[in-house]
Amino acid sequence: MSNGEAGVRARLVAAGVDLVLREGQSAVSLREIARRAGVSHGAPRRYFPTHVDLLSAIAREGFADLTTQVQKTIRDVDPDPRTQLTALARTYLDFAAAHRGMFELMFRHDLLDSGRLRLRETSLPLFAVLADLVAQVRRPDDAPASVLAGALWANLHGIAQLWAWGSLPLATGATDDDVLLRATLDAHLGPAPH
Amino acid sequence: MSNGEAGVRARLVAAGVDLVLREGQSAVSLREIARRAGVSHGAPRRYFPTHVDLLSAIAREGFADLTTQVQKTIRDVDPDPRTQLTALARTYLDFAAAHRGMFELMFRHDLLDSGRLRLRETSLPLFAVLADLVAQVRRPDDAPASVLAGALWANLHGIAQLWAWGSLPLATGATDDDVLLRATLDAHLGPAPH
DNA sequence: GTTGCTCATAGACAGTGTCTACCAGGACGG
DNA sequence: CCGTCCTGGTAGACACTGTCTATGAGCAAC
Repeated sequence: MSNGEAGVRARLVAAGVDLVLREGQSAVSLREIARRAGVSHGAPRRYFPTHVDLLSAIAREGFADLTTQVQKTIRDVDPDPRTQLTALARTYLDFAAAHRGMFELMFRHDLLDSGRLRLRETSLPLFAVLADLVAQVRRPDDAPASVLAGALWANLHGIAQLWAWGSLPLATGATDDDVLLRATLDAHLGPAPH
Repeated sequence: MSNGEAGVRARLVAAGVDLVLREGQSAVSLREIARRAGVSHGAPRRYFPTHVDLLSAIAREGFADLTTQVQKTIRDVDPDPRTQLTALARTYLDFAAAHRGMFELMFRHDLLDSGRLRLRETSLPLFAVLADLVAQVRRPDDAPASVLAGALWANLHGIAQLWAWGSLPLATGATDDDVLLRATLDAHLGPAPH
């Protein structure tokens, strides 16, 4: 529980995060993490009964990182909710592009979950930020706020995923994802003011 | 080249498709496929130099299946493009839900691609159908057709993915994905007629 | 001092993808 | 008819994976 050497558990997660950021999702093997954390391959089991649990902890770190990035972005930008929503979306897309391996891991539900749904809880604060902004910009005859927020998130996520994969640029001939983002926001929230 | 016993290559792909449909993406190991196809574990190498190539062939089968399902649905429904677009979207979501393992595999670009982009070509016909319909329903002041189509696809894909994962229902409290789908189509194409 | 307990090590096991050596069997040329 | 290729499959090895189990070091408490 004390540290000074940072604790094996924390070192494992840190090594995993570092590894997935650097080498991608497929490199995050239990043994490699243990190696980089300087422990034996059996050590992680003490803290994470299975590989999935360790991966989940790493993905949680990713969600936390993304969430704070979003919050920071929103704080630093014009308080107009529509502007903030745009900034949130851009941050989401940038995160996916900059940390592709982590982003992949975060949504590889076949690798995570594992019964205990801690991960969903982890993604909720992020969604809450989005839902809050959506509630502010929603026009009276729009879809219910929760539906609107869900649709927006899905759209955002789809753009991030397909864009990172490279099939969206191929299919649409677009050279950046900003057009898609703008079109999406305009479609859901009405044309941007000014 | 002759058959009567269907050819090892075809048997491998068929076994792989069957396996991913039945047991999910993680079960599609090279050796298990070989086992089910009744050949040794080294045999696939003759036709697919690496595991990735075999997986790509399986995913291609998935894209082909989805494409024909979409085309069939469109043919069987009212010729109104908006109606057809809705049907296309529903088919996409239903496919993802019904064949989750295959759907996952189809978009696991880290497992596929492998330099030769055959897979992207494979997904193009499907996108072309969508793009064609979008071009028909597009209103003059909407985003360019290619952008609109890309945004719609991304949204569709995001819904399919997040829905299958279970985080969308959790976050939005929705009990089915139809509300999200309708909200999305309405947002991008204007409120549905009648 | 002996008993526990916490936590890490190390080895085994089955399974994986890839590589390599081998070989059955047919096609071909002489 | 015989030898030579070559195609297409087998079988074993290798390094690696995640999980399980037995072992042991170090320390707290009674």
